Amino acid sequence: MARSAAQSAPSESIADALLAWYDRHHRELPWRVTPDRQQAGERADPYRVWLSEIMLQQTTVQAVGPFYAKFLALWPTVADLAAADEEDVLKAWAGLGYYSRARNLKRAAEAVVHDHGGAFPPDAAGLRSLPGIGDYTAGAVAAIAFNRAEPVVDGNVERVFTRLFAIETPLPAAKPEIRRLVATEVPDDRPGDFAQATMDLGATICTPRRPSCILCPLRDRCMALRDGDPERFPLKAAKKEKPVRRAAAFVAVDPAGAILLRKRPGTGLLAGMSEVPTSEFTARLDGDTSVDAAPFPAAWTLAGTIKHVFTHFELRLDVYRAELSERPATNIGWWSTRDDISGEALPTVMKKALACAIPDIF
DNA sequence: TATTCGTGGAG
DNA sequence: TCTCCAAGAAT
Repeated sequence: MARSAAQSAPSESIADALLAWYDRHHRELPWRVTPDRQQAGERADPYRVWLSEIMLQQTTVQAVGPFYAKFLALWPTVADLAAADEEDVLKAWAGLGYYSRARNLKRAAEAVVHDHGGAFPPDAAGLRSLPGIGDYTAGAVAAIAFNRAEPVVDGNVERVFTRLFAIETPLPAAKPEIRRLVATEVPDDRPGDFAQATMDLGATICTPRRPSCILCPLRDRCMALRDGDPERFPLKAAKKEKPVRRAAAFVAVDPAGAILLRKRPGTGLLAGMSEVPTSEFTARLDGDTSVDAAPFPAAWTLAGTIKHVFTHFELRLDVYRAELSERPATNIGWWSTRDDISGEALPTVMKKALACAIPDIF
């Protein structure tokens, strides 16, 4: 196998090398129209591209899979999603995390239908104005769904380019420099495939640990590899430690086995999601862990303590349970039956709390 | 610029 | 058990 061009100055562009690799080694993903299918005339559906990109924000392909399938089955078009109840969208999103994405998803769908005639804006600037779409997602949808030559920079691309150019500036300060470099390499021909190729390379070859440089189509021009330690990139600012927060959760069970739930506030942690009554456990405040924080007097017994790790703090939640002989006079929420409980908009931490109090509930 | 937003898998 | 971190956005 002959080396192409000189090792120090390959004549083939980065884009050409990446696209040739992508044609052979791309991943098969449910929302992706692969090069062969594009060749046959198939085009990416902006709704599906957008939906997948929102779900994939800070979320693994594996985790997104079943949620993407469920959303597409429930709401096949952006008009269907715009017409949906927000509560149903939150229920379908429950477990995927970063719940503001779900509410912005609904708002963006409404904007597309009511402000853009039912079609997604076909350029990055227009897309960027929709709720939940930032620089990355605007570029990704513009490039993949509308063939626009936009730079698309996610965590994979940051890793690939900081290694390729041995960028010593730590993240996030290096972002503008990375974006400039990527913009220089974006081809007018296949900008969507170029973006997906760079991300696939980062996900399968140029991995955070133990990258498979021997298989990399860019190995001859990677400055980090030339220097001998590609794994050193990207440099990152030191992260701060997670504080521990404590709170108490109260699982009230009525004679029929129904559970008292309530809806969380519309802003902040787990905004708009459902929960069992719980003392405060925001990032700023340690909650009351005693039975004094109960929503009403009852024979509360401590069922156990669960640990749950959020992005910026760890929560230790004391879970209390009470078997009630009759429903108390409270209007803080609603009573969810054993049949309904699985379909509620319960974040994972609340499902853990319920499972702690009632091991066979799910 | 720094912080606030979840969750689960890999090593 | 612990650390990292995954197709980031909003404030």
